[in-house]
Amino acid sequence: MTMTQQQQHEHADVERLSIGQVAERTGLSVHTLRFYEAEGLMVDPVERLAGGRRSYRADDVEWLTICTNLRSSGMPLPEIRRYAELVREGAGNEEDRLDLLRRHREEVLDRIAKLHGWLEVISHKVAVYEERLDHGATGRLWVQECALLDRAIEPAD
Amino acid sequence: MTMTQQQQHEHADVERLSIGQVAERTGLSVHTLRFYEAEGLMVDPVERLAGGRRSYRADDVEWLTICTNLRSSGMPLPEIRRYAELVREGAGNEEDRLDLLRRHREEVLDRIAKLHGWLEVISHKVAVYEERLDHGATGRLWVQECALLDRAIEPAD
DNA sequence: CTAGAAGCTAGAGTCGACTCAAGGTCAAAT
DNA sequence: ATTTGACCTTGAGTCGACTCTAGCTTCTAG
Repeated sequence: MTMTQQQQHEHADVERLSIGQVAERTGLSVHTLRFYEAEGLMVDPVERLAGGRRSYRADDVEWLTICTNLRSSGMPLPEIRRYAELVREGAGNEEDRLDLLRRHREEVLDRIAKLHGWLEVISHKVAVYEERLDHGATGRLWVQECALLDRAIEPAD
Repeated sequence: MTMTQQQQHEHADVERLSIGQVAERTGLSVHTLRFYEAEGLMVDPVERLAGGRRSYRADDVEWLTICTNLRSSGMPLPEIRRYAELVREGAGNEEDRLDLLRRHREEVLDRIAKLHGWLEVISHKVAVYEERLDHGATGRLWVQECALLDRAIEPAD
């Protein structure tokens, strides 16, 4: 009975994944996975097989899913690293983690609000164009647009 | 009667602004103003005074305001350049401009939708933390979080 | 007339977040 | 035995959008 290296490590088959498999499952590239690890984004450095290859546990993949969630919603890597550090430290700092998450949520809300503002400006511009095109009055159009746009609601950047 | 160079250019005082003044009014740095011009973002290259200094007209400033609106709402420079080109070409391509604006509006709507999705995920996570902290059950919390998060709505990236 | 502020250009540097290249190792299959 | 393909590390390159530097010119105020 020759077990593959995948299996002979630790007690049988605790579902270890290679970097390639994790890449598939998370949608991150293998480059990015190595990069994230080097950046200290993992809660613990990924375990290795005999040959030095990374062997991801289910936990790692779940954590990476959290990371991509946070990244996609605009959290910068240093803040994710901070979060990872808190988790690494273990129980006792849940308030801090909650804080971090709440602050991030505020940021997302903020960005949504700003985008809504810009959306209005743009929609207004689109509306102006549509109206003018319907009326066939196209000459020197853009100068008028400018004036209109300036008068439009301008969300604070 | 010695006029300043600012005024003697063309017929008297048609409100010409220096790059510094435009920077003040638009919130862009002088560097950025020169950079935008070099990138072809202006409808026409900015006029110059005798000494080679830029002399912005009201139009230019209005256009720059449009640019900052578009930038803030996430339009990349190449697309703004494209828009500038259309305007530069003059009347006749209003449909194209409208198209571009409409597409941009869609993108903004899209980004808002995605952010709403991420917001839900994060809010859920925050809620879980809050509940757990209330109940004082903090051990091995983050692993549970992972599971919860994975089950949460995951907007397509 | 001169000092200092503000402009000018060309080109280099920065930052965040990857992304890729070179050169080597390791393991399963032919 | 060797080929293939996935992995490894280190370090460099890319991209977008600025941002700054160096060295020079040009106004404007005293």
